[in-house]
Amino acid sequence: MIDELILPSFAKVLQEKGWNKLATLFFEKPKIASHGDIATAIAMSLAKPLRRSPRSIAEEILGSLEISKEIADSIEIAGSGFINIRFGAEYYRNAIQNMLNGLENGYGRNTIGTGKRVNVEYVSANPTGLLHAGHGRNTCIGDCVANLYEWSGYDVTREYYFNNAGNQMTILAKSIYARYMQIADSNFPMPEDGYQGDYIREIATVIHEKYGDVLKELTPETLEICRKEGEKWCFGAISATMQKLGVKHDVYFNEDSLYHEGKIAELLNEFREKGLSYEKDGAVWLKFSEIDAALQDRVIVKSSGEPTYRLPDIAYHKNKLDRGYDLVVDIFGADHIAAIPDVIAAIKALGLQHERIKPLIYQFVTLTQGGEQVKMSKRTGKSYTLDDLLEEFGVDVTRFFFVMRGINTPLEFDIDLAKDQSDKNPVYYLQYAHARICSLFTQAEQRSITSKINPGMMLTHDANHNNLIQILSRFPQIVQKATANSEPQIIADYLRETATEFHTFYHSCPILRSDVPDEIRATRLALARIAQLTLKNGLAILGITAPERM
RNA sequence: GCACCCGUAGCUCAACUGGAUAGAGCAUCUGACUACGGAUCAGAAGGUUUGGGGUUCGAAUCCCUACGGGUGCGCCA
Repeated sequence: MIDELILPSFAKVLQEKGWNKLATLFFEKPKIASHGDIATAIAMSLAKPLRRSPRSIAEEILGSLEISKEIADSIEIAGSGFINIRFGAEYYRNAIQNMLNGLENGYGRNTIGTGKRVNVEYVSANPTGLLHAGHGRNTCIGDCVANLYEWSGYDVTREYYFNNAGNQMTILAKSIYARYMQIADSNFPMPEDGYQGDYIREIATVIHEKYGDVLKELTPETLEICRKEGEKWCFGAISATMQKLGVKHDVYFNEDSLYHEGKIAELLNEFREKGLSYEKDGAVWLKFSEIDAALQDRVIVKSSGEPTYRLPDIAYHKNKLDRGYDLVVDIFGADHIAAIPDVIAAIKALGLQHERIKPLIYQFVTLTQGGEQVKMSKRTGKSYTLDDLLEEFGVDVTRFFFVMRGINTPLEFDIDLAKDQSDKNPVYYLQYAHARICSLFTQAEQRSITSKINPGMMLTHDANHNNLIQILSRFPQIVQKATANSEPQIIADYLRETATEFHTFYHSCPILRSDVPDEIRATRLALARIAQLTLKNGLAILGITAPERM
């Protein structure tokens, strides 16, 4: 963002010249400069529509600008038409003041989402097994995205779509039954495609302790008991894992309720009445190809009478829109990407606001150790579960590793690096900076250093502070940008830069030493306080603790 | 075969959505503690952005193409 002290002058010039529309375009995408403090390529953007050379436009803008020397130390044209601005002392004093004013309300918050409701659906794992590393990425991204919306002023609902119907649960029940029977007869066969994990045996043992041998007859009732016990056990395990991670959903939406409340039947009727569905081979098909030429017609009710997953998926998204959310966010792994266009097309055909649905697709997770990939599989069980990761590395490291890459980048979770408790581990770098600042204030208190953070005293401008001031004052915009892009990584990267700038500042700028003049000390303490809160708040968005000592 | 995601330093990743000399961390090398936490800091080196075309003032970014990798494409979810 072009700073608010400078923006009005720019806007005025551009308006006077009748370049408003182009000016708007420019202000939406300013540039942090490598030359000077901030730069703009607006003259280049204007060159084509105005059919003039960028340089002459830049000169014209510059000639009309009225910005005081104190705010902009220098404004220059460089290269083919970049305008470079170097901030002055007044700018920096003002920036510190603005940040101090913002500290009380939670520095970094913004209000772009005020009055809007957003539903973020994440985790949503079927209760057929334990959470694995892939779910870990889903969980951590979803939780951070929800946090980001909160920091941007939205009213956020965290939702878990609980799917305990369908084929997967039947396979689970059969797998449990087989393990139950194996307690007495080790040769009893497992079903094909059965779940292989050790937890199935545990569930079988639980059932055996509870019911003894009376379930040996394979009846629908027996399978139902296996299913219920399996669901209970698995969901208990999933809940425990989420609790360890500090993740708490507001709504568990049960797929069953769509059937019980007649939503599925209603939807089928609606499709039929609108001529969107037809029958063929005893099944009900939806005319996706008519809605969107790139899609194919798909079965929504099998010839057996059971719906395919598509139908409840559509009904569920319709339900979320009906609940009045301005934004409906789904966190999906890359393997679900094919299902999304269908849902959106169906929602569109129903005349609902499909543009409110925002799917976020994250790429897969691979675990590596010693440069080698570690295989993992829910089915085979012999693998890292999310619990394993939490136990081995702790919540902070695990959460950070899952959000430190762009969501569209396949994530390599380096077990050796996660395990490393030294300076190599990026989490500790951030936490150390925070702990160091806490220690600084403790020392100040112990030494009875009286300088308070008094804005009135901070009149001395010091070039050693500028980089830190600049990065700290960017935090609210960083939160906005991370929210707009749904990219927790932007926060993670920003915090690293912030920690670096603080450490640099800390090394070159003594604070508590007795020969530091009061007004300088007051300024530096203020900066340390702002840095402390910025780190703490940024870490909070990522769901990571900010320790006072390490 | 078709669709989607991708290919950037030795490794893992950025690049403000088309802007200046493509940036960080790790690894490598050189330095800094009788001062507030050395889990730190200062510096060096490392690149034909997979290859080849195109679009324009300007391309890692957009288009075409070749190659390489990942993921989908079911009356499974």
